[in-house]
Order: sequence, then C-alpha cells, then structure tokens
Amino acid sequence: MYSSSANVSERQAAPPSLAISTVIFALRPSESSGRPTLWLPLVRRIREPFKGLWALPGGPLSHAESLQDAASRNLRETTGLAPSYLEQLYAFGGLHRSPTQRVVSIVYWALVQPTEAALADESENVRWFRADRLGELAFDHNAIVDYALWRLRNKLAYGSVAYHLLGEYFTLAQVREVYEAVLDRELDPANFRRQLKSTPEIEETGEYLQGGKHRPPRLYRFTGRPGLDPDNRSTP
Amino acid sequence: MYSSSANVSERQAAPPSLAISTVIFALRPSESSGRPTLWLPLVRRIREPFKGLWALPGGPLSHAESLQDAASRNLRETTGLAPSYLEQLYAFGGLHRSPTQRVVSIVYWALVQPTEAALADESENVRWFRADRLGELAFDHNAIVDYALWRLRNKLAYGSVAYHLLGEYFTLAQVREVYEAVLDRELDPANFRRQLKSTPEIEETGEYLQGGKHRPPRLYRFTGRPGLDPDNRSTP
DNA sequence: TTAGTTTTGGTCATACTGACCATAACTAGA
DNA sequence: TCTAGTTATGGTCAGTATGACCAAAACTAA
Repeated sequence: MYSSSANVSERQAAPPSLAISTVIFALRPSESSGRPTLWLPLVRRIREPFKGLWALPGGPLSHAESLQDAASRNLRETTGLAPSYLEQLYAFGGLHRSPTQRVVSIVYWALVQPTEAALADESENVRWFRADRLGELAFDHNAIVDYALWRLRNKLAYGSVAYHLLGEYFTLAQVREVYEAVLDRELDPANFRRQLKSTPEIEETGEYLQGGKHRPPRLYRFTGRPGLDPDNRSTP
Repeated sequence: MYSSSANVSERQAAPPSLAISTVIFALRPSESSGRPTLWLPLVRRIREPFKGLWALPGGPLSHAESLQDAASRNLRETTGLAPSYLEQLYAFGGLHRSPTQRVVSIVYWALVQPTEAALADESENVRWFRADRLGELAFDHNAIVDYALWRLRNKLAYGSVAYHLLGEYFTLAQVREVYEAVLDRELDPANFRRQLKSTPEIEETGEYLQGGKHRPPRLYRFTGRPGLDPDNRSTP
C-alpha cells in the first residue's frame, strides 16, 4: 500500500503535480428501450492507487501543449475520437484526492457525435458505461462526473449544446430525445417544437427523414456557434 | 530581458508551474457621481517579467492547502480582507502567458462587503482601481478581469450574488444600485422592487434606514445560500 | 407651508410557458 | 384496399413573468 519511491518528507516537499482529465459524453441507444441515453468512456487503472477501478481518461500535462490541447489529445488517445464540443469544467485540487501524492486535476468535458462514437475504440482497459449506472470510480471521479452532468444539464437549458450530441442533420424529435435523456424527464412534443422553431439558429432543410415507421419528419440543421469560454469566446 | 537562471532546455524539461490568483471585487463610491462602482485591488510587479506593471494578487500554491484556501490566503495577505463570496473562475494555461516560463494559473474571484473593503490595506505596491478603468496589466490579466466581469454579470442575473457586495442590512434601492453598477445600465425602480419582493430569500425587517434626505426606505436581509461549485454545493 | 425627491403600490399590454386538443401523414396488418 | 396505430405538426387557452408607465405616500430642506 501507498507504494512510492519517495518517503513522506520528500513527497511533502515536491510541488503538487498537475494532470488533465476529461469527461466524455456521447449518446448511445439503451439496450432495453432503444432510446438514446448518455454514455461515457472510462479507463481501468493498471497501477496503484485504485488499481483495477475505472477512472476518467487523463494524464499529465505535457510541456508544449495548452490545457485544451492536452484534453483533446488524451481524448483521442483513449477513445480515438475527435470531440464536437470541448470545454473546461473545473480544477479539482483537494488535498486528499490521491492517497499517494498531491495532485491537481484540470478537468474538461466533451461531447462527441454519434457517428463518431460508433467508431470508438474499446478494449480490455477502455469501456463505455451508462452515465447513470457507474459503479465506484477511482479518486474523486464520481463527484467529477456528477458535476459534469450538472453542467451539461445547465448548458442544455441555456442553448446551443444539444446539437453537438447529434449529427449534422436531425429531426426535432431527436433533439427532444437528447433533452429527455439528459434531463431525465419527458417533454411535451408540441411545446418543445414550438420553442425550437422560435430559435433562429435552427434551420429547416427541404429534406425529410425516410424509412421510419410513421409520418416522415422534416430534417433540420444547426447553424450556431459553440461556447463562451475565455479560450474561445465570441459574443458575450 | 528573459532573465532566468535556467537555460532553454532546462525550462522545457521543468514541469509547468502552478499559481493561484484572485480577482477581488468590491463596491466603492465613484469620486465623481458618488454612486457605487466596482473596484478591485492590484499589486505592482517588483520583478521581471512585467516589472512595474499592475497585476492580480497571487502566488504559488503551497503544498498543504487546498486551491480555495490558497486563494483566500493570498486575498488576506495582499488586502487584509476576508471575502464574503469566493468561487473558482477558470484555469488559464496558455503556452505564452509568461515570457520566462510555462505557468498555469488557477484563478478565483471574490466579493467583499463594503464595511470590510473600507479597511483594506493600501500601500505603494497595492492599490485599488475602478474595474472599468484599468490600464495595461501584466501577463494576460486584462483578459482574466474581463472574464471575471462577465461571470459576475451572469451570476448577478441568475440570483444570489449581489448581496455579497452589500452589508447585512440593505435597502432595495441599494440592491438596485449594485445591479446598475455591475450591468452598467439603469433599471426601473418599481419593476426591480417587484422582482425582489417575489424572491423568498429576501426578508423584510421592521427597521428603516434613517438619516437620508427623503422618505426612509425599509431595510431588508438576505437569507440565501451562496453558490453551486463542486467544492461547496448544496442544492443543485 | 411648499417644493423636491425617493419610496412604494398599482395598471396595462405583451411575451412566454405548460397543459391540452385536433388534424395531417405515414406504415403495418387485416 | 381499407383500417388501426403512431408520429408529426399546428393550434388554443389560462397562468405567469416582464417592461413601460402612472400615482400616491413619506420624508427633508427651504
């Protein structure tokens, strides 16, 4: 236990180490109902501490990359995916997050589109889990995922983030399913469509989605901008 | 220029250093109009880089303190103040924020009440400035302050943050002045008071503010909880 | 006593929301 | 081919919040 080459006083003297982690969300159909639900990829710890438990993908910050670049690199390295949305979540720096050393984690959260997510790498040590059915994770990662979910729900209510979980073209019912999956409650189809139709960033296309079992719905396109981070801010 | 004891390759190898800074807001009466305006304390750089320029208070993260403790310590050390509100703003980690080394700054923002703010230390190297009249600051600190202002405005619209810029008892007109100072536009007194009276966290006291030039306004008290950080979250 | 100013309560038209109803358009199966 | 089932789509209606505006109340200063 608490294996390390350094003794206590040496660890006390060393500066806190800095790591980047990422909470990656994507939609996948639930096995039971088939309706879209939130999933996220985790990696298995192969070393102490917390060896064997699942954890958020992450790693140290390398010298020549910005925080966001580091987040998007470790996203690509663990899952093979490119995010359609990436934003800083929070810097977690509690004293006892790791039992072996003081580590400050700057955590990002990302959304990937379903076409991408279908291609995601999976292996013995990388697996996708339903966001509402995670077990006990390593470190404080359960709390981090909870906070990321809270942010996702908030951003959703505000506006432009839902479309980053969908492909380029989508039906209004698909957008509603995203909201229902993330907020975990049913929404009135008619009222929901009225709201979307009143937002100028959602553009009607001439196309319809064919092949469904019922009346073919019209396809729409999102024409908005992403977020309002200091790192990529356009209009306040 | 670029003075340092380490040469380039040594700097490349060293891990990015980690610092904590804080944007501290308080209300002070404007010299011209006398109405409350936003001010913040800055410290003068006494070393390169940016020697002589003003910068946000900050310093390295010491080993035995959490991020928030570090922020509140350097707030106390530079101004002698205890914040009534303190929240993480963002982690800034661009590659070229400092010309001499790679540094990642985790920035907090704070509000202090005017009774406290009146006691603030000021000296040759610590001075308060109007938030809308800063000159050129060291590093990327102008951008950081801009972002902090944006966050403050946002939080204000949402809810509970304005009262942390006021004392325990306040009139509705004083709350309105806070909003007007931060949002930089005038608000209708009657409509504004209607909104405040409909929020349950604002409690009427039996007291009135005496000594004014006109009809004495009733005093109120705020009974809400602070914020919704992962570090201090109560009800989502 | 009066003028001036702020506090406070009120109206009115408009906009948005949630609950709900009705029709259109398509598929699947009889 | 017809009919039932389901989703897509458009609409109404009451309740609530918002911004513009009016008016009385209450105090000070002169």
